[in-house]
Amino acid sequence: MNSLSKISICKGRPREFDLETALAAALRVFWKNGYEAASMAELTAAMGITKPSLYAAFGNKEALFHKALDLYEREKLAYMTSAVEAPTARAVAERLLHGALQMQTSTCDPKGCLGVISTAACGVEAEPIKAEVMKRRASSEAAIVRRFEQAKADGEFPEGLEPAALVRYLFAIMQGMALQGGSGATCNELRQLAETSMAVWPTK
Amino acid sequence: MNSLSKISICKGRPREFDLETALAAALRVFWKNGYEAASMAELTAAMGITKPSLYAAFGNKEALFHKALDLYEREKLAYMTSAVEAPTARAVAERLLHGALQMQTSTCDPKGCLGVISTAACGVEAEPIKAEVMKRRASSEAAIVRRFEQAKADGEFPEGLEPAALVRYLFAIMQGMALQGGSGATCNELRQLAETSMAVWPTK
DNA sequence: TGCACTATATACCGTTCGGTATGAATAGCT
DNA sequence: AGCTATTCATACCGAACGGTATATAGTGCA
Repeated sequence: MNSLSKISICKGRPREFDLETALAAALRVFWKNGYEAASMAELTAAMGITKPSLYAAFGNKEALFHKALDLYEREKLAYMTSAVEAPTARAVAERLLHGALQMQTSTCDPKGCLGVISTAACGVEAEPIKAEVMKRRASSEAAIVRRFEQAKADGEFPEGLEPAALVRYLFAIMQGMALQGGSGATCNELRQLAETSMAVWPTK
Repeated sequence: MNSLSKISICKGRPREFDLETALAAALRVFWKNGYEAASMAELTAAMGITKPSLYAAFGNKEALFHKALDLYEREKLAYMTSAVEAPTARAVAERLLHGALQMQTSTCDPKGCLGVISTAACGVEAEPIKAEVMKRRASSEAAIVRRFEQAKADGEFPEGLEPAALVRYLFAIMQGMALQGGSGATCNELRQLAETSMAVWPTK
C-alpha cells in the first residue's frame, strides 16, 4: 500500500548546496573575523549561497554560529578531549600545548582561536554568543581539572599546587598562544612559547 | 596695561566639557566593548557630548581611539615600564604579573585589557587599529626582552632559556589573564593564576 | 498533467552605522 | 556695538547592517 519505506522525505525542490560544506565555509569566516565582524554578506559569499537559502537552512546568524561552533569543537578541538587520556599530567599538558601549537601553525586554517576571539570583545548583541562559548570552555576546563586531580592523587605534583590553578595557568598560556598566533607571531615564536612552557612545567 | 597674562588663547565660544574627562569616558567604552562594538552613540552618551562636538574635538572615531589608547598606556600600563627597573628578572616578572592582576581585579575599571580586546578580533575596517596596538605591544615586549638579556648576562637563567622566548611566555600568561578576567574569572582565580605562574618561574 | 512542497533569486524592509551640513549660541577683539 | 571665531544642538546623509516578502523554478506524488 502506502510505501513510506523509501526515504523520500523531501518533496520539494532539492537544495543545490551541501550543508556541511557551506557550514565549514561559514566557520572559516567566523574564525577569521569573529561573530560580530562577520557580516551576512561575507558569510553568504563564502558559502556560495544567497541569504534566503542561508536563513532557510540555518535559521539566523546566531544559529549559524552555534552550528559552526559545534563543527569547530568536533573537528578542531578534538585534541582537548583526547589529551586527558595521556598517562601523566605532564603528558596531558604536552598534548594540549602541542595541539594548540598545531592549530596556530596550520597553513590552511585561519589563525587565532574561535573561542578566544568570541570571548575577547563583543557588543551587547553578542553577549549570548560570549556566554555560550564561555560555558563550553568551562566544561573543557573541568575535564582537565578532573584529570589533574587524579594526577595529584597519584602524587605527580609538588606541594601546594592546586589542580584547578594549574589548569587555569595552562589555559592562560594556550589562550595567549592563540592571541599571539592571531596577531602575526611566527611558527618559530609559537613553538618557542610552547617549549618554554614545558621547560618550566613543575616536576616533583 | 593689556593683560594678556590671562590665558585667553581662544576667541570663539568655549567648549562646555573637559577634554580629559571626556577622553577617559571614551576609553572606558572602548575598553568595555572593543573598537568596533563601541558605537558613536554609546561613546557620545558616555562622554556627555554630541557627535559634532566629538568630531570637532577628536577628529573621528579612529583618532579618538588612538588618544584613548595613549591615555590607557599612560595611566594603566605604567607598571610595564616601571617593571624593568626591578633588580632581577624574577622580580620583573613578579611586578608584571602583579600589575596585570591589579588591573583585572580593580573594581572601578572595566575587565579585560584594551590591547588584548583590540587585537583579538576585528573586521577589515579595524585592521589599522589592530596594527597600531600590535606595534605598541611589540615595543613593550622589546623593553622586557632587553631587560631579560641583561638578566641572562648576569647568569640569572638556567641553560637553554632564551630571553625572547621567556618574554613571549610571560606575555602569553598576562594575555591569558586578561582574557579570563574579561570572561568573568574571580579575583581569587586570577590571583591563583599569577601565583602559579610565579611558583613555576624558572630558577637557576 | 496537475498539485503540493521546497529552494532559488531579486528586490526590499526598518534600523543602525560613521560622519556632516546648518543655524543658533557664546565668547574675545576692535 | 559689531566682527570674527568656535562650539553647540538638531536634523540629516549615504551606506551597510540583519532579516524577509514575493515570485519563480525545480522536485515527488497522485
